[in-house]
Amino acid sequence: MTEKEYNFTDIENKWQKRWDEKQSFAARVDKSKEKFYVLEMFPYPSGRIHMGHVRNYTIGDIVARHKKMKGYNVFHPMGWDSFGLPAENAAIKNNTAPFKWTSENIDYMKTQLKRLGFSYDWSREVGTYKPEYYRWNQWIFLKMLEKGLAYKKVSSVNWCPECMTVLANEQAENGVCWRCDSEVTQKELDQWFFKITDYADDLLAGHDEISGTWPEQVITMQKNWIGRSTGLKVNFKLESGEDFPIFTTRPDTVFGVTFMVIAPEHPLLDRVTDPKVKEFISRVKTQSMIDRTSEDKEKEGIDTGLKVINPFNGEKVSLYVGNFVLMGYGTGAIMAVPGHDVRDFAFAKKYNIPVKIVIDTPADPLKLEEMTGAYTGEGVCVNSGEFTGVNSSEAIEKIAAFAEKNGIGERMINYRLRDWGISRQRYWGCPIPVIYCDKCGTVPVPEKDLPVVLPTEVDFKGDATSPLTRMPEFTNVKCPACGGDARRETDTMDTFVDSSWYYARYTSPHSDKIFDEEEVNYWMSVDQYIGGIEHAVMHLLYARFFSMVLNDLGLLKNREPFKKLLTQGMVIKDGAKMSKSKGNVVDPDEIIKKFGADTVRLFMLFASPPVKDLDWSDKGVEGSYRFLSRVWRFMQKHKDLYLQEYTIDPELLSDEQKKLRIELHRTVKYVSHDIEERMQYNTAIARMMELTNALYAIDEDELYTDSGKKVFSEVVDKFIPIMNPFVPHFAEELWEDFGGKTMLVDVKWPEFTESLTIRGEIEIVFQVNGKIKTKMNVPSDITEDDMKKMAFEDHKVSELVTGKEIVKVIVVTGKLVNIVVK
RNA sequence: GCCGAAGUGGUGAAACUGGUAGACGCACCGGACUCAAAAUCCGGCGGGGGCAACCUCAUAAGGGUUCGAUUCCCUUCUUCGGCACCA
Repeated sequence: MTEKEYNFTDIENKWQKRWDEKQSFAARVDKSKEKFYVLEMFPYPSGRIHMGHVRNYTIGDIVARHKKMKGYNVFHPMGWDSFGLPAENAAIKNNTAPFKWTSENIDYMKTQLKRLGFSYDWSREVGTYKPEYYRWNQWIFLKMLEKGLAYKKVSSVNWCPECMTVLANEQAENGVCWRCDSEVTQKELDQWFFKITDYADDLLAGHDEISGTWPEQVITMQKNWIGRSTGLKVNFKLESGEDFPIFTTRPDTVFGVTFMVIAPEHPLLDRVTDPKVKEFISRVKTQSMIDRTSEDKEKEGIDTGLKVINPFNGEKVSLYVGNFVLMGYGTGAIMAVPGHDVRDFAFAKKYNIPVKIVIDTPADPLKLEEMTGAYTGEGVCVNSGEFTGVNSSEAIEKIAAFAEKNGIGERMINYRLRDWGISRQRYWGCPIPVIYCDKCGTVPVPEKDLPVVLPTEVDFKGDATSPLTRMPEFTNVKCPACGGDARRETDTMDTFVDSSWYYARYTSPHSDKIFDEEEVNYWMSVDQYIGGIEHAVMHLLYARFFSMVLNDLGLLKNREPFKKLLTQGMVIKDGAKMSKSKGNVVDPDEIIKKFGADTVRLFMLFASPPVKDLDWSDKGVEGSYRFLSRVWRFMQKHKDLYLQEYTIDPELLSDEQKKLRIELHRTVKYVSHDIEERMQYNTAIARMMELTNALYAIDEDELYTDSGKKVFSEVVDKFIPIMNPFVPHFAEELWEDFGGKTMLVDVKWPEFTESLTIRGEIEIVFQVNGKIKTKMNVPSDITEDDMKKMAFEDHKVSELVTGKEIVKVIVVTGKLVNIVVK
């Protein structure tokens, strides 16, 4: 008999076609079943799938296929984050339309994903560049505008004077334009913002809900990013009597203020006439933000000549302009306490400003003349009026209370988080649905006029400015309010807007409402989200923000969109992340062609656990292929032994058959456990390899007896289904070869019998003073007393123990006996 | 600078709740099959010592807790990631 070859290309094509025909992964609302929503971060259609995608989506596919076998109603959609800069760059370079470029990329990448056998419900596909998707971006924008969550304000952006365009931060690295190398400046532009800061406390509170199911690392990064700090707003006064409020987290040092510093952008500075000061301000302002905030940037400042009065002690101090003070945080001005703040100390030394000690350590008093740096620790307040003698940590509270009582300050919470600027002076994005009318001002596009369609026939003229600005047919409109001539907003939205709610649109991608209620309420929230750690703050924070806004609008039931999050590691080769610039990219297509999709999937899961980085290894891929071939050959060789119907009588099994059966049940147990509890697929695969080794180790004659055939049949019935989530085409083909009537995708996950997972004999160790002296095989049902007895009977142990005082004996059942002697 | 994660054979890694360190794979070495090679199958594989049964050292380094530590605690070093004038 000739054995059937493992012809992976044919097998994979066959099953992909069959799943497609049978719509095996089409998700339908079924309230009698528990749903499970598995989602992987959707890709940007850059042209080709890379190994990072393969890894991400393979992990997702394991979860989806396994949950399906466990009886869940699984929802597993895929789509395209298809607006963004690369399409425009390609357009400028090759003079192709971004729409065409993007559509072609999607077509190709979709065939790649299909070739990998992922279990997506393609009927749920979304593409953010399609009007039927982005009209709801615009709709949400209008809702947010209504609620005051979208607003317009002037803010500064990176600007290239040569290219006459705005640059993203990553395009203005080192303060130089990426295209023309000219120096990037800051430009004030009127831009749209989302008020994410209104949700800062909500976003923080939500962390409690997802803590334990999200990586702590991600939660910590988000907390730092939001940067909530509590402190006191102190109302200093200018000589003129005007209020001059500042924010501080160290009210306990307020008596030590010896100068104040104000941001160069602060409006108060308009009244300064001193040319030296004006020159300083304009110089700092032309520095890019990157430049101003870069590493080791020296703190610079200049005395404005203005004086500020400290409301606590009436002292009059100088007001400086400083390049390090940010207009966007707090009040744009700070009080400076050089005695107890590192940065203030350096500034004071540089400009010969006095230093004052207001917190001291009585055991080792500070000496002003000897101080080489600020003392930032705790201590006792000195030179602090009625607070002198109070412990500094208590003084924070007491001074805040005093300030509130006397109307010279109030407790305040500040956030590092800023409102989300969403305007992009770019073509390939979702148009912002507003119209500017000379008479009526800013007018929202009426809902009935949505979507504002982005023209796809465009001419880039080889430059980076948005073609929209040159298209009167787009910009010239009638004002929806007065009917007069008006012009359309030509800015588009940040693409992070698109990806902030796509997970919910998947539930009803073709609905003529934002969501179909039945679908969205059944499927949301996402039970398991999988993606790269690089999205820890931006995407994952924006998506949570949108989910909360949509919840407040009554459109989503839950506030948190992603119940569980897995952040997978990078794919590494030769010690670096796979990337075009490093030239260490491995093309998935080539590997699929050479070894098949199942081998690629298997290797992706076997080489390391999902959360860790994965080292690409050509030899490792071969190893994965070898394992599949081994299983294939064994199964094909013994195919005729398989019985459709059988009942195993344990009494009739030989010892070898019993052992094999135990290995089988152990494999089912541990593979289930690794998938369900640990999401650690490398060890699950290792278990399956061990079972395969056991199959090869058993004497073939053992399989050819009556009971041998039954044990073999049980191996087939359990082993092939547990391989299914990992190598679905491979498993389906074998299953069919063994006469499986239903496709494996519809087969239940195998059960195991706990009593059959216990090996007859186990190895225990005897220790003396914690050191292993003897190892011994014993029956697995051995009692503690017997273990103890055997330990003392062991000649080696007794040699070391006799004549000595036995301090104690520790017995761990089934593991070890440790005798402690003196 | 601050915060966080990690450091285990030649190598990717495993050890789940403090209980036999190195499962499983790769590489390498040896054997079988073959005219030969590939493929495949079998065996070996942390270091040092011993003919040997065995002894001994070993999870970045040092210390601690414990009968027992890769696992918990402290210090140091290294690597990676995040934040970085946030008042």
